[in-house]
Amino acid sequence: MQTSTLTESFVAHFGEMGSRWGINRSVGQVYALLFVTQRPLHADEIGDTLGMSRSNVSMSLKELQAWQIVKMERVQGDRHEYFTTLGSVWDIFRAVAAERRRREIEPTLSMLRQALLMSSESETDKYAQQRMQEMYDLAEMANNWFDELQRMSPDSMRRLMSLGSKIAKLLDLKDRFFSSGTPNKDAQTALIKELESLEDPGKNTDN
Amino acid sequence: MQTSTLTESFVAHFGEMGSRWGINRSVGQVYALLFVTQRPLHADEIGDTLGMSRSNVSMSLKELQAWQIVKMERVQGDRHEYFTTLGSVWDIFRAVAAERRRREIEPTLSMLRQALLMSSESETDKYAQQRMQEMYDLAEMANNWFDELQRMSPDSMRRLMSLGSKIAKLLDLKDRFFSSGTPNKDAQTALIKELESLEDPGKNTDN
DNA sequence: CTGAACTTTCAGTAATTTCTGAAAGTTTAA
DNA sequence: TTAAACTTTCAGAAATTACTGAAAGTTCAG
Repeated sequence: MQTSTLTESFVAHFGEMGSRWGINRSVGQVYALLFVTQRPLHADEIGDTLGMSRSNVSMSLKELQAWQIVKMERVQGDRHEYFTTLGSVWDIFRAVAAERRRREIEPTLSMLRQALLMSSESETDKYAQQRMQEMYDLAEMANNWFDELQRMSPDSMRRLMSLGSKIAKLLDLKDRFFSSGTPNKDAQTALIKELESLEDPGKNTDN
Repeated sequence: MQTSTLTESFVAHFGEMGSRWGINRSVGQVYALLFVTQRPLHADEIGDTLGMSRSNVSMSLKELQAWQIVKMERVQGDRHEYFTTLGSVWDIFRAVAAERRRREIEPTLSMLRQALLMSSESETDKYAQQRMQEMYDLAEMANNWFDELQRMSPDSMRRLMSLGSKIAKLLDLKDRFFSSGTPNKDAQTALIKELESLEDPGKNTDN
């Protein structure tokens, strides 16, 4: 397959970044190529275009399918298996988040759970367990948060993302609203106003 | 330095996980040891305890200091440099998030910016650029979001994390409240009620 | 200032991860 | 049912990354 300079630099970058993202170069390149190519490609085309061995392409596609960000389709009267990227960038974001949770958080959670069950005699061990408990709380929270992310619709996700610092502001206002015994009219007005401006519609003109 | 089985298994796990977290084994182990040890340690103690070379310890500490999750302190009349982990797990979370943004998002953003400036002649290139634009929007949003995280106090962060799915619920209610021309009393009551229960105080008994 | 006591650097080596090509396995049009 | 046309597996080669030890650099008590 012919590729333009544009596509080539995108693919190359994804390959290099792969290592930082915890995926390997080949997998990154295959994904990048599929991502910017409109029609489905079969393994030979991919290997040919990227200059990598057939078996490496096969392995990479398998990995990407496991991540559920690439899907296979068959064409009647053609023995090739064709591949495309799956869904919108939001679906991809979600899939990647899920995989990272599985690989990066869950194993640590179960290790910490086990460590916290051990009995600690010495002062040293008591301190160590206390620190592990802190880390456990953090990890568990991150885990739950990923879990929520999983369940959200792409739309909710986009909106949540775009909220940013406004959430903190809202929490602040909420505190002031409810802390002062009887909620007063002014606090309520401020709160409602803040809610109204939550997503700052002035910004959303082209997405 | 003597270490218990508890500490040893924690350190070992961090070493193994390191690779998945994009940090190397040695760095992970050094961090883990400092994390669960109450008093500051110097490089020799660390190398001795973990059975790694002096130079490897030095490199690892340098890396951890660059991440700003370990700090050095000096003791009067002692030429050793002593090291401890920095702050609470929330500070660590923030530092790690900052580093990941720098390494994992920013380079991609600048590559995409450049790619999007290239002129696209063919249909193929036009499609590729359209896809890159989608990815750019996502990456930029993630970037901004990390940025906000950076600015938040540990307390706000903890609260935001514990909100989880309630945010989505709140956005829903907000829509219903403002969409219906004149906000009605019922919608307002529901909204206020949801706000009130945002952090489910029943759960927050011991943190 | 000095030099003992530390830390850092870096070139070479070891360990790990990635990639390939040959062989085995699978699928499907005829 | 067959065999052509594909995909997958896996052992070993290549590439990358991590680690060490010796040497150079730095710091600070005396």
